[in-house]
Amino acid sequence: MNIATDTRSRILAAAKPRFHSRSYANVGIQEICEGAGIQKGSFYHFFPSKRDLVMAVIDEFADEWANGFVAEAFDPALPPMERIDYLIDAAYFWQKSIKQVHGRMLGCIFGNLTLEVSTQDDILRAKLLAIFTRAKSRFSETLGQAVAAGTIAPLDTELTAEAMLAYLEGVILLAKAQNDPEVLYRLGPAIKTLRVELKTA
Amino acid sequence: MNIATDTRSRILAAAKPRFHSRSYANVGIQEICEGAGIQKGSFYHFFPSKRDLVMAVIDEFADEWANGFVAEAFDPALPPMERIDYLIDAAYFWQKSIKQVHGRMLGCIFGNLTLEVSTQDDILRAKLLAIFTRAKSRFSETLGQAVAAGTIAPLDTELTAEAMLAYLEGVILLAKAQNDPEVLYRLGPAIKTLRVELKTA
DNA sequence: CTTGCATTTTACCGATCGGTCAACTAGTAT
DNA sequence: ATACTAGTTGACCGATCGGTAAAATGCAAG
Repeated sequence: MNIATDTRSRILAAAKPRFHSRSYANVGIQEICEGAGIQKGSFYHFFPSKRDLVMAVIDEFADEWANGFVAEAFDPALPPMERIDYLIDAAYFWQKSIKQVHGRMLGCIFGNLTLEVSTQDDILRAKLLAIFTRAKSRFSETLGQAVAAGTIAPLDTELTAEAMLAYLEGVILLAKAQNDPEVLYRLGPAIKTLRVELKTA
Repeated sequence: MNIATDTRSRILAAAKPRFHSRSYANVGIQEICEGAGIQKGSFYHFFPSKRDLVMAVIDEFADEWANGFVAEAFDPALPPMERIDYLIDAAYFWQKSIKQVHGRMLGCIFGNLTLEVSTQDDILRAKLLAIFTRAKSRFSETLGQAVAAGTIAPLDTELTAEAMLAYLEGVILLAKAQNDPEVLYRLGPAIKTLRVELKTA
């Protein structure tokens, strides 16, 4: 069981940075096996297909985020709107450190995969959408508390949350186009100016 | 000359929808040749490499946009901020019509390609960045005129323009994740709430 | 009629793609 | 000791990848 778990996690460890830094189609099973130091047949013992592998990779990234600085950012002890500042900061420093190590801005793997595969694979698309939906609810929860605290004027928390998530993904996209995490630093803070007003039903 | 031009444009006509609806890596030269009704050797007579093809495809899409509804949206006769409304509307209706025909939201080919290839090919990245830079200047020009007309309070037109472009790309990304152009309709108008204030130097 | 050039076809290159299969190893439970 | 099973290996599948080279075609100018 331990050995099995070890091989499986070595596969994931080899796959994660490759999918993040290149693309789904550009990373082959064979290369991943070489990176993990195993044979291809062994790979297919743990993952029925390449798609299943990338789903596991998505889960690992999502867990890392959720338990890492996203958990720190959305700390209930912080004033609501400061959590958003914190999140932007964290994204900036993360991308910056990746660039320092790797030489390139890799961006958000969820966004990367979404634009690459979501027209070709509805199962992957659904998986990625679930990630975004969870992220959106973190934002909307925070916005709700900010409104309740009187920090910001009432607004449509659901739609504003979605708008903020979209903005964050868009900023990361433009930063990747420039291979420059400073774009995040310059544009990130404007996320708090986004507002979708309540429907005046 | 005519025949040559015809073959070349048939190649482009076959390549464009394929790159738009799938991805760079997922579309092969052979398939494009079949779509264009030619042999592979003929393809390489007109394009030295796959990268050169996709650069030509990018140019064609950029021209289409620039001469199509982007030109209409940024009509100097319109009040500045209405041009932005118009652009969002146009993007929405475009994606919606694509979905009706194709069954899927394809999103923005520039954004799609950026996230797929920009870590792997600096030449393509530079090409895509140039597209975004041009788009940004359309926004900043518009914002400058809106400020001059007193429609909006003074702000950092360059950074706000970049933020708006990022937001547009991000909204399209989320819409693609949901395979639903209505996301554009719901979130698009909030683009005008984005502001980056002037540095109080 | 011929030379020359652009275009096109056909066949081919080595490499890689995702995935399968049968044989083999090793540890565990009976 | 034996049977079972999880894990692993290495060889293999047909298909496709981007790209090349040489021969054939067609056309136009001299």
